[in-house]
Amino acid sequence: MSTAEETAGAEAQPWGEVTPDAARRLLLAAVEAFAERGYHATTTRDIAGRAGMSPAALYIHYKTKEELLHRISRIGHEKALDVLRTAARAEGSPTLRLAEAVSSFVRWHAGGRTTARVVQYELDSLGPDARAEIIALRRLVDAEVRGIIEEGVRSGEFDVPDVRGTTLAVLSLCIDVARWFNVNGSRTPEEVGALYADLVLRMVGAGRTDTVRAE
Amino acid sequence: MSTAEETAGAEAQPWGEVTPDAARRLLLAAVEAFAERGYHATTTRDIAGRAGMSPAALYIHYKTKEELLHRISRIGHEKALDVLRTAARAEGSPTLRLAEAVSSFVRWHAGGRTTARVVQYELDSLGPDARAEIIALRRLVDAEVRGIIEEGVRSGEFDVPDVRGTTLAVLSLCIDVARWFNVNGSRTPEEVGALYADLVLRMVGAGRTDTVRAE
DNA sequence: ACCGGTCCTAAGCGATCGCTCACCCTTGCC
DNA sequence: GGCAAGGGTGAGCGATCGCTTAGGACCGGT
Repeated sequence: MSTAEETAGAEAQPWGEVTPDAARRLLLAAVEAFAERGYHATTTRDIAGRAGMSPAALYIHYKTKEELLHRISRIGHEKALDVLRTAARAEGSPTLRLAEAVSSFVRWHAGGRTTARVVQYELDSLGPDARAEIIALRRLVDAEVRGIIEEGVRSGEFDVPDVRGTTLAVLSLCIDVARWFNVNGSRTPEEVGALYADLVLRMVGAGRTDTVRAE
Repeated sequence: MSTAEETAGAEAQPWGEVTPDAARRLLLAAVEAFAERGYHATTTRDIAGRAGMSPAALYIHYKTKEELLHRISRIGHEKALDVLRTAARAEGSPTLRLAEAVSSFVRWHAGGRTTARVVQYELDSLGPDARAEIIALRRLVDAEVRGIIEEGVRSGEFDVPDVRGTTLAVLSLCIDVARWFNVNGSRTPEEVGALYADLVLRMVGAGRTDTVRAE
């Protein structure tokens, strides 16, 4: 390891899989810039500048500016899907698993708000092929949540008249956290995760027996 | 009246208050363009072209491109606030009024998705002064919803441990409709409004006596 | 010492951006 | 008819965009 840079906080150290060190620094700079100003308002000179390089350096590691967004979006979605699956496929009742899935998914969006913002809101700055690939990943996310809800309905724990619509609403609620969450605000990602898990359990009618809190 | 253009659908004919006819056509063109591509990716030439004018015509009615976004955002927020207040301040129990408030607010975001998208997601393309003005309007929206929930808690109809957090979640849920709603999709704005009203009533614990559907 | 490969920079190309300027056409008022 | 005012256009200015090109610094292997 060359540079021992670790950003404190909930963002952990993602992008570890991006192999050339300079390429990772550029990608990290792009995430910050895209999250702050949006994809179209970000210049390649700004990205390179944040990474401490000349504008031309970007094109050694990435073919176009859009490829940067594509890679960020794909890695980010895979990460989010992984977080969700870990919770969704654990042991336990649908109630427990749904609570943990929502809680961890929300924590990911709140804690890694910088990344999540780019991943969730810059989708249609991508070209058709890249967008199609990302949409496929999103369908997997949707299927994961819908699976838990369907199971809960079958087991009688949940009371959900419209499974598809409720799944949509649950995911919408979680994703929108990336829009409003403020790092300097009064709530921690953990608090929001716990609150949202409780709200979602109410939405699926799981509070009739006993409300299980994910701690 | 000169041009009898009316767009069919739920968008009605807003922007009626924009007085010079050419200015309204330009503004309508800007809404479409901003919603499709985002503010920064939209060129002034594109806006003028959609309105059937030359690029220079834009600057007769608006000082800058940002002024267009500012006006769209302010008028849109006022409209959304008006829709919400009409439902929130009607007669009836907090349960009924919350259901109608959510339902109509969602219908506005789904039916007028083009406008809502610009209004809700291009906020930070505005300068500091304009953004501050819009944020003030948002606080009024928040206060309106929080008022109903607080009233429901006082009357015993609702069971809400975290009023501020739940208010945030309810509004987040409604606003995010503008992101995912698809006009060609299988759900109408009315259906989504009814579904969301039901989900929100569950979130505030209003389903214990009887579930009132807004029809 | 010489090499090929990797990583990077300075300079700049063509295109396009937001916006301006000089000028024209129509309209209403006297 | 005269004429100011408002609404419009064609051309283009300076700036900046994404991206390319030519070339240099550093590296380990032989």
